[in-house]
Amino acid sequence: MSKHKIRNMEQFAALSGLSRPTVSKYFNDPDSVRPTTRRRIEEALERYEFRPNIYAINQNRRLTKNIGIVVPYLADPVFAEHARSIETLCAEAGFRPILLSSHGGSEQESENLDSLRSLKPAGVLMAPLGRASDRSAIERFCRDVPTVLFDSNIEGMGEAFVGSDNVSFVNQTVDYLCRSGEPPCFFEMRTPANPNANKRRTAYIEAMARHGEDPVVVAVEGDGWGFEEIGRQGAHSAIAAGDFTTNTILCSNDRLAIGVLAACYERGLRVGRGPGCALRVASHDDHPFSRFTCPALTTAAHDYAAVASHSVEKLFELIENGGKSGQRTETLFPANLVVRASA
Amino acid sequence: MSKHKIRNMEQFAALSGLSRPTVSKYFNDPDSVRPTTRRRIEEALERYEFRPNIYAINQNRRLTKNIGIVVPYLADPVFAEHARSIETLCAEAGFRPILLSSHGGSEQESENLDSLRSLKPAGVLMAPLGRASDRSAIERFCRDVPTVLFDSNIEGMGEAFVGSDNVSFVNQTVDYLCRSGEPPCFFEMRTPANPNANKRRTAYIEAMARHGEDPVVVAVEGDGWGFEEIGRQGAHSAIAAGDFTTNTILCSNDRLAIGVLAACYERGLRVGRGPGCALRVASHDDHPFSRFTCPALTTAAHDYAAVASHSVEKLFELIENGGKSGQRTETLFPANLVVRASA
DNA sequence: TCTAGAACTTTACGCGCGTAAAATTTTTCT
DNA sequence: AGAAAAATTTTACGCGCGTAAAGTTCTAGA
Repeated sequence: MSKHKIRNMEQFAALSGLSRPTVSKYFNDPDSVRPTTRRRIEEALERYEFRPNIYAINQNRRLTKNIGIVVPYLADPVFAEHARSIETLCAEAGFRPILLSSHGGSEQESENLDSLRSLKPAGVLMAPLGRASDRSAIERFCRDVPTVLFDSNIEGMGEAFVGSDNVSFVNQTVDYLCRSGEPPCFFEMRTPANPNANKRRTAYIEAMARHGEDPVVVAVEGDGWGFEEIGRQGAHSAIAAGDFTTNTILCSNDRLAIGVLAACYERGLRVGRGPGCALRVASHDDHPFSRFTCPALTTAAHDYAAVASHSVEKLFELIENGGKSGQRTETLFPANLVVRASA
Repeated sequence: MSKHKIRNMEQFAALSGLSRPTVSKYFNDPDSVRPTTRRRIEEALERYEFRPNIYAINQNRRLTKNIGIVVPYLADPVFAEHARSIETLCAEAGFRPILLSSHGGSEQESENLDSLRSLKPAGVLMAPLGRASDRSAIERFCRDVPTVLFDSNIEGMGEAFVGSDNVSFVNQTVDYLCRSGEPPCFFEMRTPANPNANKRRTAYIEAMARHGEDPVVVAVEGDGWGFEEIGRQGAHSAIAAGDFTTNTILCSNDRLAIGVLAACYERGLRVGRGPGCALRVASHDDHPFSRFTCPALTTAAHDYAAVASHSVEKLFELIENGGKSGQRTETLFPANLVVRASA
């Protein structure tokens, strides 16, 4: 039980009867030493409790075992969920995930990139803010650090993009809504921060055309990341103004839909597809709480796990190939319609 | 525009016509050099873009400018909110916040502590898992690193605790509910992970005694961090079994309440205090989405900002005093009742 | 048993910066 | 103006480890 305090690798190597470079090699790759040597080190490790100094390790090394994860807004459960999956996958692969939130601001996003750059990460997984992002800052960063974008695409940035297929999302909801009732009106923010929103609107218009219906887009004002409140107020005024020409609302994303549901409740409008319901509300994302709204939200679900694992795999490939892929790839995962009570 | 690439401080010092130690001093505290010197450095900084190597900086330094932030579950918006405030405050004070989530598991929590230890942080702000935490691991950690606990208290651990006054939370909701209608039944998890839950139950029983009412505690089974689903299923069976002896339910926290609201909706029970309502539901925390539930949730609100700023201040004090406070303090902030439509 | 090749040890250097001590310059005060 | 105080420079060392090169020991295969 003499958990002696070890100061450095030199000392630890001496205590385990090996040379420091051998021990160093072990810590960089346990399989690179002979099995008997490995056992000796690991036994000593149990007796003496030693961890190499992180700063010394990384100082004299081109690229570290760090992987940066940047999300636009961590208090959004969708990104919290993404971050959790990605973090776990990186850690399992022996990397050191470093999670940074841009808190919804481009200055913070750029700061995060600067901060990451000085950590010399092996790679970075980034979900950019979107419209608000400082493109040139991201471009400069991607030149220096192998980067995979996820969730929101920015054309040409990074070595790969992994996200969800917005067309698939919208097609599934529109098809379902059209065949089960009145065609949907589309509800969104006028100036969405996220590029996915634009793709969803376009996809909606095309899907409606395919069904031979006239598209109705209701765009509400609002800035920032308080989507629920924007949705709530927007729904109030849109309903009051009679902007919804059918009894079915398709929201650009779940957080807006949560606001819409709140507004409907406040106005005494029953939402759902049963008798006595005034409105149907559907949406996209499968926000972690969308199962618990009243009524539970019908939505097109992200394949969170697929996006996380594929973007991580892409990054690992990149890292193994020295950071350059030559060919920028875009991978989109289709949605999975989750029919609940709201539509 | 010749944004020359600077390799190290030596080079940068030469270019700005100063000695390296002076520049080093500047980076450790810009006010420690003469104003004219400072200007010279900052002008050079604009021309040459140089940032000291983080690893080299920290290697030969007792304690760094890092501040660890550990939360039990980052996908819980309550903790996301806490983390966001604290992160911002630390960054503003010139520290480098490092955010880690324990993902609801004690192994991960201990790993986070190990990981932090090797980063030699100036201090750590930690919201422990609670019951699941490895007490001895935390105790060992607190011996080495100045630590302030927040949100969940663990007796005797860390140099200070900053949280919310659960008695105040419960008193306000119970008082309000008793004077505005039938006395509340208390709804909670049987084996809550979080120590606050126990305090809330106790406070409920005492508050009911003060009002001369019999307490009714409905405890439901369930493990993990899926509180909404636990609340939903628990509410279904409790309602079916007639466990609630009054028309008023006081939930231990908002996430459970969100589940209860979902169950009520599914059973066609109208929640609220108006005519035609079968149940009143109230809760504690002021979860970021509790404003958007249907109906909007009446709840006792955390003073997130106060907890964040005070725990950060406590930690800064600690750091300035060399990590030891001598006297462990506990600071509790009272709740602020937010009356909405649900009760 | 011999030998190629892998694994290891020894030796040596460098990374970029913190930091201490002594010498020097600049500022501030009398 | 002179002296004390403060800021800066010079010099020098160390942090803990990565890593390369050269020599040595071990392992595996014939």
